[in-house]
Amino acid sequence: MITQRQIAERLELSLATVANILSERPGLRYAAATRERVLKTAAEMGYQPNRAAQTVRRRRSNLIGIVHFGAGIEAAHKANLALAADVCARGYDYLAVDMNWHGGSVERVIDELIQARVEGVIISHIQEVFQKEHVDMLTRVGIPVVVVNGERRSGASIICDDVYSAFQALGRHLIQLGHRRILHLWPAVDRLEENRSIGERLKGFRSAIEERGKWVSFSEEEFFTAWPDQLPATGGVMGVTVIQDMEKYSTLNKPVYSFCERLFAASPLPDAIVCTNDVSAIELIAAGLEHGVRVPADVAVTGYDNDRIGEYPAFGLTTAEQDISRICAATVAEICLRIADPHRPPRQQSFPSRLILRTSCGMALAAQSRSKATTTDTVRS
Amino acid sequence: MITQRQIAERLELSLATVANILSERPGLRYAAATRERVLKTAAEMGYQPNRAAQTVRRRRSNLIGIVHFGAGIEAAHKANLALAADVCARGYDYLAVDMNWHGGSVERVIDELIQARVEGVIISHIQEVFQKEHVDMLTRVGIPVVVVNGERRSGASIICDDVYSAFQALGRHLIQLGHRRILHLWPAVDRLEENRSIGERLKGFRSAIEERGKWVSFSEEEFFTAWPDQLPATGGVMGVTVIQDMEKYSTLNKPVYSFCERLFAASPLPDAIVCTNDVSAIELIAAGLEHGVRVPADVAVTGYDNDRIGEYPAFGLTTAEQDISRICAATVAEICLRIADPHRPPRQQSFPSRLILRTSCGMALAAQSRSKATTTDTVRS
DNA sequence: CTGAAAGCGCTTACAG
DNA sequence: CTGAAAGCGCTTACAG
Repeated sequence: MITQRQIAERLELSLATVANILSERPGLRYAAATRERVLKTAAEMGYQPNRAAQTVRRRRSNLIGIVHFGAGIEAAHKANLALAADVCARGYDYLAVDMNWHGGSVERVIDELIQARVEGVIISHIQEVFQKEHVDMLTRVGIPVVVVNGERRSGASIICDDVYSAFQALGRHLIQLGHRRILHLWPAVDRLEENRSIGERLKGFRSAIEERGKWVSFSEEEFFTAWPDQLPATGGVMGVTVIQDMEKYSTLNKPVYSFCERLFAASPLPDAIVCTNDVSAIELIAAGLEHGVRVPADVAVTGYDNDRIGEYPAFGLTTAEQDISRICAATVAEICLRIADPHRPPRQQSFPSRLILRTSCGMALAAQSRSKATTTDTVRS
Repeated sequence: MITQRQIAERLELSLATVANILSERPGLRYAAATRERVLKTAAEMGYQPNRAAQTVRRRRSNLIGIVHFGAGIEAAHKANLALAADVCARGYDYLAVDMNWHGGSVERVIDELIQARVEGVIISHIQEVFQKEHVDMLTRVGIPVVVVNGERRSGASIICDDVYSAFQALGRHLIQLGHRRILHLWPAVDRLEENRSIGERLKGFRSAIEERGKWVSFSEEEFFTAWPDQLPATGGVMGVTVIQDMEKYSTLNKPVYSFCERLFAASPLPDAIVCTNDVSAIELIAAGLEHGVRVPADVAVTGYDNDRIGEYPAFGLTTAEQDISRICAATVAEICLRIADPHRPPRQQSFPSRLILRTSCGMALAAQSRSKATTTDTVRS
């Protein structure tokens, strides 16, 4: 590997001259000829700066850490790309750390980030596992933390999608289309009270329901005991959140798929099912295809995230799309501000998502009778 | 940030003592008490080594670069996780670089890797874009390159799945089940002759067909002109590779989906369609759902990769699964050997994939008449 | 068993 | 306009 010293020796210049010219700091007055020679020779010799040496000497790495969870969810993947681009646009480099690649150990990841001397950390789309204590480990050594689409943590800024309003809008839309018995599948997680993105989904759904009817929640077992006869009587809208115990499901046992296998064997079906995201909604649709339950003819479905697979007309998934570019721009702006001013307090910001109405919600229902029996044959996806 | 010097001052020891104890090199004889004090104080003060300083002083980064393309394909994602784990198991750290995150610029990625002074580079699941010249840029500065599931490049080792045998086996299986007119959808890429993973798919399919019948290839336009009447006459097996011009399709215009929209409007349908991978096969199935073409009742389908979505009984995708753990272990072993011995020549190695037979290939057909008309009603997915 | 010293590749304030 | 020198945080051969 070529060093600045080697360039200096070759050109019989001092190391400082080479270093100054290569670093292109403004305000330096070197002879144009000297500049040319140095730049030309550096390129010829294939000089590449040694990042580690720069970091040691400058006492800053110019690195922003991006902690993410791989690309299981398309929207998260897109967001990560946008974050990386925005970080670079501001003159930083990034160190991307995939939690999966580290066996999911947060402590391990934090040590990596500190050892790399990152100047700030963006926590992208990570829920429970990233706790306040982890934020503290970073802030204690002067590394500010911004969470994007994750959980509120004291000491960390949070920038996120307004998932409450999105689920409220999805709920309202289903009601408006004439659906009356609406299920909401909800993945239970440990500390429910502090879980923003999952909690807000529930609150948004519930608020839409309670504008027009009654809302209850059940565990999976309770639900199958109560459904459909033991439900509280209501002439109008009835919303049921079914809390799925995620401890029961490994990732291989697709929880929504498993639930639907059981639900689709029972009768009657609910009018509509609100899923946590598009991946879950596709699980439901796959279960429906298998068991002859048609979406939306037999049951309407909504997702969240606007995954590509939902675009196929065969699925036609009604969903909502985050404003990824604004969210990511705000996130990177925030981490830069907090790097620049270590005493700047963390802030919160959220951005509305955009509804994407396709056929899975049973769009055509609106114009028709609200009685399921009479619409089944005419509504098609 | 805490430095070794600060620990030394706090304990009134020399910097060398602290450094030696923290580095835990074998063969050093320090008083147990001194060791304890140093370790305890380091932990208390929250000492974390400065990686950059270590890299500068040791003149090696202990880093292996992993260049990948995000996680669009599940199998590639799994492989990347396995690579990372294997790299760590051998005492290296890794620097993961997602080509997407760098806007797809190979040169930019290579500069990053060199500036980080990685000791070796693994190119994971990247096809055309990574060329011989890129391998040369790395080897010229002493960084060995191992390609995993990508293309053969002079100067780079290659470890890959035996995709030839897999497609041969898929083809044979379809023939054995009684399918006679078999389509193979093939994404055309620039330098066909040097593209291993796509080229071997074609060769494997073709060899299976030619064992029992006749093989031809068409562009998409030629195909729709010729299908079905202009095909060469053959009493038995007829294999057609349809070369899709990928320049025509952005990622948004799903190429297999678009092709199927057109194909499913024509008639008759082929007996079976061999897709490049599971993602393509799902595109086909989605088009089928939309246009009332049933898999496998109306047309059989195979994929490749064993994506999770193919597991749903509604899709029941027949596919093949790479031996990811062996491939990745061999890849990491190879890069370590080449780092240890810079003169070691690059080598090639491939591992067989495992067929996964589900329903989409029309399994039940084998026991029945080979006439499509009579089997349609009894075969179900 | 412990410490003084050199040096990795770079940056930067300062002298000439 | 150019160069000599100090020093970032660490490692390591060597002296005591």
